[in-house]
Amino acid sequence: MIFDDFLRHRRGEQILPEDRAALESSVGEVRSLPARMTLVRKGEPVHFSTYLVEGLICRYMDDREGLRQVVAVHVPGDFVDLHAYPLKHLDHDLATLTACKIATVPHKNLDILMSDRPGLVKLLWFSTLLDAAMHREWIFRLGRLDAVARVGHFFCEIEAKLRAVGLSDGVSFELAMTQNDLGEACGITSVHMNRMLRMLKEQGLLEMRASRVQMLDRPALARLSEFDPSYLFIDK
Amino acid sequence: MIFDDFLRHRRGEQILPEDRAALESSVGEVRSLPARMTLVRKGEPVHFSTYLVEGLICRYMDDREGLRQVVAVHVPGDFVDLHAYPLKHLDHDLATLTACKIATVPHKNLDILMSDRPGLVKLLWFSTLLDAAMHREWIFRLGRLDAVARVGHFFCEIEAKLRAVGLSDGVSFELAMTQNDLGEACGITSVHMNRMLRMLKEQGLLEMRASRVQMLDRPALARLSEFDPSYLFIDK
DNA sequence: CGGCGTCTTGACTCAAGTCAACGTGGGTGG
DNA sequence: CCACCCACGTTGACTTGAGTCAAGACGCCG
Repeated sequence: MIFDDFLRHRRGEQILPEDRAALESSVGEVRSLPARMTLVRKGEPVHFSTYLVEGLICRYMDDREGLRQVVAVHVPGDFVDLHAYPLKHLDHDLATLTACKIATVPHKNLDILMSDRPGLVKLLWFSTLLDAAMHREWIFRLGRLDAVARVGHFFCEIEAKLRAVGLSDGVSFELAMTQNDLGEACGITSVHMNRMLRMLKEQGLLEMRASRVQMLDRPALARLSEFDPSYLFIDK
Repeated sequence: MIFDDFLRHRRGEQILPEDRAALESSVGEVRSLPARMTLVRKGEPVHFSTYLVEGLICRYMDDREGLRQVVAVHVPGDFVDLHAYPLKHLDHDLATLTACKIATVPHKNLDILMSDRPGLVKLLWFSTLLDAAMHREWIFRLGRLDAVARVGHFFCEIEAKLRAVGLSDGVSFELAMTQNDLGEACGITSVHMNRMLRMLKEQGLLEMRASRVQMLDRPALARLSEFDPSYLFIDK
């Protein structure tokens, strides 16, 4: 089923089977999208929210010169822009990084869901608050960590998220992001990202080759980057 | 009334008088707190949420060496840690900056509110999403702006928030934060914050003297710092 | 009056950005 | 099938914005 990975392995309220079924029935359409495609642009009114089934989606903001700051990277199982439902529009852009499979959920279906299944509301709310918790961790990362630690922290976070939905075995995983993408997420240039990746490899912590990441020493990487996964609310 | 400033001048659903009354009646106690007092510590279970009536509260995270990253500064009218209601605990610390008056709202009262007044839920959800939108803007600020622009951006944001609740006339306002506090919010050292404030004063953009901020040229400051208030969802 | 937290300023250091050149590999079209 | 192309990755040399360290000034409170 489409929502099988939604909040999978996340602490918080359990999802009742009826609630999950209600979610399934609220899906408008399921679509495949190519890589590097803009889904929603800042400010335009949106009438549906996007649930990510396969692939990677990022949210970003551009500065005056068009330089991009990625504010979130989403993995399968994420309700990407659920916050657009109460907010009515986004304050940033949304684009695919890789080819994706998404399910769109019209907001009018969510209205029905809200009145039919009040228990589900707190769950959806919870899901948007996880995003906010990740935002805070990104603020910390950019504000307090140096470049190596930022990169390590980013990889630790994305690995933990992928592992929760079965897309990482704890050591190695697919991540089709360029060094430029990674830099835009970590607030450093692609040139410096390259240097940091080399440094991590030389220290035997992490290796990335052609979209495949090997975490050679996850505990050491977490230590280096002051990564504590509790903010992700993942079980166990 | 206590909740008069809640979501004041914010776009989004209007608050029904009955809903506001329900909020009022859910207040547990109203308390006065001294400056520089920790309210909630990371990870500890919380059974109530804090609404700020008077004063300034900040949320922050410490790095390994105890250096602090402020992730949010709250002004009167903010439901400071409403997200602790679905999340059950905080992923960061909460402390007063100045002496404060707060209203605590026990989560069990919110449970009652949730079932009695379903319309209010979306409003509370909306309020936590505003925080998330601000988080994203902070990520952008730290990731893409240089030190002067970060400082300018921070002042623009806080001025807009204070103005929405009548605590700024658009030019001058009280802000009892030290240069060290400001630095912790903008991800720079207090020494550099001092230099940036001097620079802003020399350029005739902003002046800060003993807790009072004068925005000498708000439009120019907003231009310099790429500040666009739309993410705050403030009317007009 | 003394003391402490805050602010201010200068001199020096260093992490990250910039610029520029070159390598490399997968995809496309002649 | 090969040649070219282009996006991506890699590396070095140089520049610069912000951190660090240190000393002194200011101002408020006990």
